[in-house]
Amino acid sequence: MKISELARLARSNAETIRYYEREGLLSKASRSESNYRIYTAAHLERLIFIKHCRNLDMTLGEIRTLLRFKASPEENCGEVNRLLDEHIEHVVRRIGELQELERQLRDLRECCPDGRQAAACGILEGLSQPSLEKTPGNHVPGVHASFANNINKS
Amino acid sequence: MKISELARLARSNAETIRYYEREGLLSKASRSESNYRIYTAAHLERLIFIKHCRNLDMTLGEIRTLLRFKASPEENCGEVNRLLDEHIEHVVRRIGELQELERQLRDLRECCPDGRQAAACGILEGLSQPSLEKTPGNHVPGVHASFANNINKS
DNA sequence: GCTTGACCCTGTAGCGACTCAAAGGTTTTA
DNA sequence: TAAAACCTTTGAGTCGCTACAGGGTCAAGC
Repeated sequence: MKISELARLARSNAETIRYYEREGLLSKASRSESNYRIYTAAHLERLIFIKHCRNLDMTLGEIRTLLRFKASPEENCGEVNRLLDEHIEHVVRRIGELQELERQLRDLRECCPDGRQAAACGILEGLSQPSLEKTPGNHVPGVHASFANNINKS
Repeated sequence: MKISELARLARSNAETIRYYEREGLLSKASRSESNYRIYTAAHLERLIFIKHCRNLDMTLGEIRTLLRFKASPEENCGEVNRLLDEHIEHVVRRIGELQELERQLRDLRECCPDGRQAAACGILEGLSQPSLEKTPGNHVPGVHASFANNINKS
């Protein structure tokens, strides 16, 4: 099959597939006479695997590690377990941080009843206060951005 | 004061401060004879404001909006309230998504007791299965990345 | 046979919010 | 006086794509 059919079947898109090839997550497809990429069922399977991992918010690096283990079935899968445990830990920590964040945002929102002038806005005032220290986590991003991409095309 | 003292006081760092200047969040500092940026208490205050907003995971765009309202105190702050309400909504949605994600990851982790060979690894098998559809949110990123930066330097 | 439109290719630039490094100038300290 | 510590600008790198420019290929309809 050609790239757009692969994309359709995996609910991905052609540009992402080419990107994964460049990044070495998908093996290079063979080419037709006219230099079109030609894919097999094995490619589809692997792309679906990658997609599942991305849906679980794994990085491409983590996915690469998992793919290595898929490729060497004689090895012990303890590393796979470890990777997943770590990943779960990141998610749990991030949830905690976001809950704390929500609390702070709601506190802040309480400061300002509607209809005031900005000069008297309790929110702006609250944000000027030197409190609100962030307890550091790691490897876990902010509130904005990543899903928007996944959504439209999948 | 010079840039590194400003950075120290705001628990930020020099490169970020120059970046904020480029992005128009901080007004341009005056310069010493030797072309060093010289900052005032007003700059510090504004930088702390920005840092608080970033700690609340607001985007630079959202912060720019808030700064505009700080700068025009006669306006009604309804927009500030709206911005914050939206931001809270993003955070709440992201928490829900991550909780679902945690559930899926724990399910997956259950699939594989330690010490198996990768060939029999239930996790790798689970990730190959065609389930796990992602319910789309928007404007809210993955589990990895953003805090790591904030941490080291602040 | 020709055009139109849908597909494919490569290469490059852009997103957000920084971070880092190079290559140089200045100031402080020993 | 020399080294260390600071400052400057510029440009590139991070992550996981997405989008575009500028071209080639292919099938259908006239």
